[in-house]
Amino acid sequence: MLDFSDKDSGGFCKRTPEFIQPLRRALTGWYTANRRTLPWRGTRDPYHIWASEIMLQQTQVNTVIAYYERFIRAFPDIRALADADIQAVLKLWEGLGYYSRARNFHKAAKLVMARRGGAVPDDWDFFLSLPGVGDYIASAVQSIAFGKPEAVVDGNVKRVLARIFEIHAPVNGASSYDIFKETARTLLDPLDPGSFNQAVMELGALICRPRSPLCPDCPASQWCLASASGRVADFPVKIKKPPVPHHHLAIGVVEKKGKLLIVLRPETGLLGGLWEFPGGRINPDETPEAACFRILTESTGIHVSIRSYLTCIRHAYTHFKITADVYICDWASGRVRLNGPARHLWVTPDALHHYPFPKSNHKFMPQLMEAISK
DNA sequence: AAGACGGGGGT
DNA sequence: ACCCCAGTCTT
Repeated sequence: MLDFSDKDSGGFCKRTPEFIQPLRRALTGWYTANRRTLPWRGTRDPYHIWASEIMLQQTQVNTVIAYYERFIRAFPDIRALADADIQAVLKLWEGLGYYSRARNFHKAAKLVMARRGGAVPDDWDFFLSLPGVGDYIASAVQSIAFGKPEAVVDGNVKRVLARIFEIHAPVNGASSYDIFKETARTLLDPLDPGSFNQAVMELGALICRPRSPLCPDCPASQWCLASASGRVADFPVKIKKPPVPHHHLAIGVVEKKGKLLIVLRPETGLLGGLWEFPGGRINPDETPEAACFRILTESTGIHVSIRSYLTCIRHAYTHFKITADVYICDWASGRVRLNGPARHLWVTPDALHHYPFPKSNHKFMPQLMEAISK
């Protein structure tokens, strides 16, 4: 339980617990009147709520909506997801990012089928043990779907709490999670935990935004320490991360008798389970053309001749950026012997859309189709 | 405790 | 160009 006399517990010290009830009422009242209509609101299906929460990790609501609709249509219940091919699951996840979410959700569905006959667990320990279910997902699903008194802590909640209570702990510091969790637990409305959790997150998304928050419209402003002191812009406190490295890649689209060579990335790690055109880092003092030839030999065992330069694409990941030169090549000799990729396939250009590809590959796909058709 | 893990949207 | 997002897993 929170120590209300503790100076570091985030501002409760300056108040008595009496303010909590009116603050709760203000938040839930605001949520009832202002909440957005979203596809996963209004369903009571725990599996649908679970799916939405997974997609919403590190991903904004507007991005998720269309993916959610397609996913639920394809896999309306746990059994449908558990029975699906992982490639079908990844195809529906294509472009959403953080593909381990899809792989873990698929594994979790199989586990729930095997252990619970397809019923989403309403017991904390087993649900939390499932792949892809961490403290946030567990709290969100248990509170929203089952009414359990579990407080969620996500980016929105941390920002809202940091401002209301002037919490100095950095929101991206691993050691400060417990402070926000305890604060959220204390504030949580036990009468309707699911709605209260969503109220705080919705407030963070619509009013208590990262930049240019709408304090005059905020139902919590009269209890907000940062607003009172004019320091809303100083919260939340964040540790700055160093700039990310930039890599130069060469990618080779190899054609052989009208078919193109694609390779499957290993199941784990970056873009795991997605298909791509072979590529890799260009070494120092190496021309992109030489790198393209070398990379194809090393990773697929085949020899090629470079037919033409297609284009250059740039793409940013979370922890590095890439610039890639893309070449169209002709198979010259050799049988495919993979070193790195899990599988390979020769496919006709019109079949490419059946396979999940990373965004970086999609960036040159239209130009590729244009060039190949000539 | 720190780093890996995508991609889009806002400023 | 930089920041942020309904975080989790691995080391």
